[in-house]
Amino acid sequence: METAKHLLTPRDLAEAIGASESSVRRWVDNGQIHIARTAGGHRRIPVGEAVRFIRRMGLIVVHPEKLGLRNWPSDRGADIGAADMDQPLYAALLAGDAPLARGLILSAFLAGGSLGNLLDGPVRLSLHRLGELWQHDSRGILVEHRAIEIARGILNELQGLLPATADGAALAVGGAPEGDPYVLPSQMAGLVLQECGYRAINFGANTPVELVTEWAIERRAELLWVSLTAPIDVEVLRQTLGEVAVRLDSQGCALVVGGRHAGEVVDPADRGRVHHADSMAELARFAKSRLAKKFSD
Amino acid sequence: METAKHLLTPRDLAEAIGASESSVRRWVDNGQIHIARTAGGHRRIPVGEAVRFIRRMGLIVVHPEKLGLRNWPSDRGADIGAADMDQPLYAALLAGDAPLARGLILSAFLAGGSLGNLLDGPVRLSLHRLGELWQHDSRGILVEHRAIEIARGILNELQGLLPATADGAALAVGGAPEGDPYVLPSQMAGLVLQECGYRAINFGANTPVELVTEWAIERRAELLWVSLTAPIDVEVLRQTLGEVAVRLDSQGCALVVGGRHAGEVVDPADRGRVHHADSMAELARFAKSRLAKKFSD
DNA sequence: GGTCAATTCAACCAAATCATTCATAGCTGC
DNA sequence: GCAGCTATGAATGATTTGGTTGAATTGACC
Repeated sequence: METAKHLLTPRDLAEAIGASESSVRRWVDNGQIHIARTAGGHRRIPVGEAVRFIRRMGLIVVHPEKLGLRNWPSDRGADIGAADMDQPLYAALLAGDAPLARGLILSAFLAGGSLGNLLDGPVRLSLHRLGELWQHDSRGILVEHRAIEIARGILNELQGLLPATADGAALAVGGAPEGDPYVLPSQMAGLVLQECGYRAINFGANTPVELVTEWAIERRAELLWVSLTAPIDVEVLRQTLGEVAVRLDSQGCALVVGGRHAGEVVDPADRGRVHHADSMAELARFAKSRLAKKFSD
Repeated sequence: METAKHLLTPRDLAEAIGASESSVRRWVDNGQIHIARTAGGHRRIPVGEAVRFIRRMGLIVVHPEKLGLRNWPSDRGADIGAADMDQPLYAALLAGDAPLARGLILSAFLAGGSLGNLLDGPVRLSLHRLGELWQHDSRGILVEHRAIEIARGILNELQGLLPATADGAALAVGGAPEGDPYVLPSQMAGLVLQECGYRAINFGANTPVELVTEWAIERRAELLWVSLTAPIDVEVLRQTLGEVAVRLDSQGCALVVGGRHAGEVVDPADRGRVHHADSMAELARFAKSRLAKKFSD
């Protein structure tokens, strides 16, 4: 686990903005970037100074994660705290203002909070509120659909900002079960798992769990997620999950169920084989611990 | 492995299109290409901007690899025309090779053909073939789902590469009707209409036509598309379309129905009010003629 | 506290890019 | 044809960039 960094090395900044270490060093020595030094004379760049420099020069951040801004306690410095963002994001999605919503989410991603917190917080809250609009006005359905399309695009863009997964990375597969048409939660799960270092394959909505299970076993996947949002037949799914959990467990593949109705479909008898994640942050935690365990073996 | 370049130097772009560095510099300084700068003042060109410029100017890309878009072995001829592309694209989507599929589609887009031909040709053919896999093997469903997710991401990227729509652009709204879960065709339609100069709002799959109609009339939309892929109740939809067509027609909003089952749901009695597009190219043709007529008024 | 691999240091150099100028080629209107 | 205009490509010396060198520092581990 990478600890939150308040100070960047010249290399960190160089990689983040797609420049060379030499250039960053020169800019520092020119006085364009104000830095601190270690006792031995190594340059250390405060994140705030890095952000200021990037903004002043209008530079493009190619690898945001190198700035180490994520996993921050969203206290200060960050332009937009995730905590204050749900209202503006909700408004943007409500109005169908895609560029604004994109700016809000990408800023938050660049400026701070972990991906899990971002998705669990403003994004989830906004979409949840939008999802209830149709109860008051049938046209709320349209607003919700439009918001989902916008969010899908932004999540897709976020994926491009994540570091590329290594070739030998662990495989994670998943989707929403048959009868569940919601695409976003599963896409989010894939995103989070990719951030954790998995090679994630998202099969999207309405995908039979048994098929994904077969696929996971064949391809030696190490994690299978099931994203459950629609109120589908609980009894059937519970039994299905119990059955596939046994097969997956014997192959060393973890089964994680998440989503609005996840709690109802996990049979207490299957605890230990069927894991349950209430949020994206929890999914990330589980996934990371699973990877760590694999490494220690 | 070289990481994908997000920023090009003037020389990169110059070599890619077979021009001189001087020209690229001049185009940048003229404002024809929008760029970023390094701290020292060197020009850095985002790939998206390069793609937009190349298409806008109708330039020929001599060395696509300089743009970092060709990550597949270029054993075949330098130019893969849209006509020869369906086989490689099908193979890429079948294998779940997202970067390869992306490279193929973006290269074809870069080559300058109309978006309609690209979508009607290789993309549609590949997805159609993939959609029939499940008849031989139930796991074909997974392959299809995965391919759809990949294609969605690429289409999303394509949208970002289209020139921004003008502020006062005509509005077009649409989606797939209630009961039709297919998201891609509607997304493609939105993309094509945006290319034609419309401000397109895609409500996605499973969206009641009556609601979209109300929305279109309220917002003074000039075009409403209905993308019909799933074999849903023809009788009901035909009647619905007939009814909304009258209302839309009185407001000067065109109604276009497209997709696999479009022919069946257009009542001959409604001809003239319910337009029918067999392909994306045809949709583009209709949309453009509609815009032209508006201008001549 | 000590060891050791990885990182960063300062200094240097080759290559690339900068802004500017100038020459050439193509086109238009007379 | 020819003068005028524009676009392009090729030079110029100055500046910026990115890579390399051996030495020093750092951070993690024992």
